[in-house]
Amino acid sequence: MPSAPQVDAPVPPSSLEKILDTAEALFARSGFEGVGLREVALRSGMSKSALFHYFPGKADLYSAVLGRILGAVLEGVRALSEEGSALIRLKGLIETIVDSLAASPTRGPLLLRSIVEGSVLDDYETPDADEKLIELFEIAARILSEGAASGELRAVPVPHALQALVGLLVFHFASGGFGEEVIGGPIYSSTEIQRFKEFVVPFTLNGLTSESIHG
Amino acid sequence: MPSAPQVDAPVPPSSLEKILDTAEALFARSGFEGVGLREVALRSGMSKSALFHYFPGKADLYSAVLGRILGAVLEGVRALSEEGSALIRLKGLIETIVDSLAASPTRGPLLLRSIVEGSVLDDYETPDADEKLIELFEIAARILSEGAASGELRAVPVPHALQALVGLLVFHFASGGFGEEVIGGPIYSSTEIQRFKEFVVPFTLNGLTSESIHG
DNA sequence: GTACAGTCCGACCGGTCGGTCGGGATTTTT
DNA sequence: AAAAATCCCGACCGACCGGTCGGACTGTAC
Repeated sequence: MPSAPQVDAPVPPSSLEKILDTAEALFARSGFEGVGLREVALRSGMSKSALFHYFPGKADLYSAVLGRILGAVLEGVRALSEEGSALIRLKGLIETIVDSLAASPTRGPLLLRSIVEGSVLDDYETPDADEKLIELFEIAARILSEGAASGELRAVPVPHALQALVGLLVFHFASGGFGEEVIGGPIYSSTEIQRFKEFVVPFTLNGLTSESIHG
Repeated sequence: MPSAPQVDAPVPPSSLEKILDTAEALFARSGFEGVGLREVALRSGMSKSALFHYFPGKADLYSAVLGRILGAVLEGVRALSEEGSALIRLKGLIETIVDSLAASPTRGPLLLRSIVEGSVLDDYETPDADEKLIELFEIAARILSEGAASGELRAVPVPHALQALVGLLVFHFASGGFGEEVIGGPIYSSTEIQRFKEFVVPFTLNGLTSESIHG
């Protein structure tokens, strides 16, 4: 009786991983308040009580999900080279973030929702997410301010440029059915992701460089 | 006994107006699922049952609120001159939309939420909103495609440019406490609104015009 | 053995949800 | 005056919410 798989068969996801995966999908679709722990438990193949064995409460589960996503994005951004011109680094930053968001259709929606639902969520603590978010912004801000200092970029207020980046990148992948109607096709197909990159990279770089007549 | 006000005293808002105002504020803060009709009724100064005298259900109330906001935005955009270069018209479009969104801190959040919560909301009908949204996009798309045809704008895919506009403009005014931390101050102050215009107009125009090295 | 920690469950709690119902006022129309 | 329409209310419904609790079933350590 072979009881254990010999070769590294696809490791059956642990209960905790299943919970996180399920919760990520549901929170992305329906937001914090729109998800019931009963549904998370059911789709994770366990009882609702079991969730409380892994997380003290709903908010902690949400925080863990959010932190996992931000960790994935941050991982890619951290790996970026710090060599080269600010323009090239900015292009790399954008493409890395796009790749991270495109890697799973739950990330963009969940990130955008966490921002928009902030007034509800900041009743709770989300330590898993906050530090990572801050580091992400620091990296991006450094690229922008160095580019401005070297003259490669226009002298625009860095905070507004950061805010614009979030609006451009996160919103696109969070726009769901709305975005698909605007674009006229799926957002997460590999061809569309490529098309989006080809639009958003020059759009952003031009927007932050060319000094022109437009006042 | 003077029973009626002689001069046009500030008209006490009708119950329906009070409901719409209250619901707009609450939906903007907490989204469709995050708002209870009990709170809407309480803050409107009436009982929950009374709401059902004006709206058959929660979704219809939401649709009316959404339609009122889109109507206000559309009103401004409709009044735009159709004369002049595409660049000037695009600048006017952006500034008009910014003014509309800045006119009330509930509009941006509610619009963005209605997009992100789409998967929840499209179980219902929102006829009050759909037509207006379509007309808005048609006007914007016309400006963009005419600008591309005349060579004033780069040849970018119009849908992506539209999507970018939404992401840039709506997200900024919907970002709430998150945006205020990024920007480092209030978003809806008149000086910040001016600053945002001064950033986003050249950013967008440059992004859609200059043909440059950035591939 | 048996003690113990990890994992998970069903039953249950107080409370809120959107929505319904019958009816009491008040005003307008006939 | 009578009828009809408008406006609004309290009481109630079934469903669902997040969270608690006691216990059952493992596997491992001693």
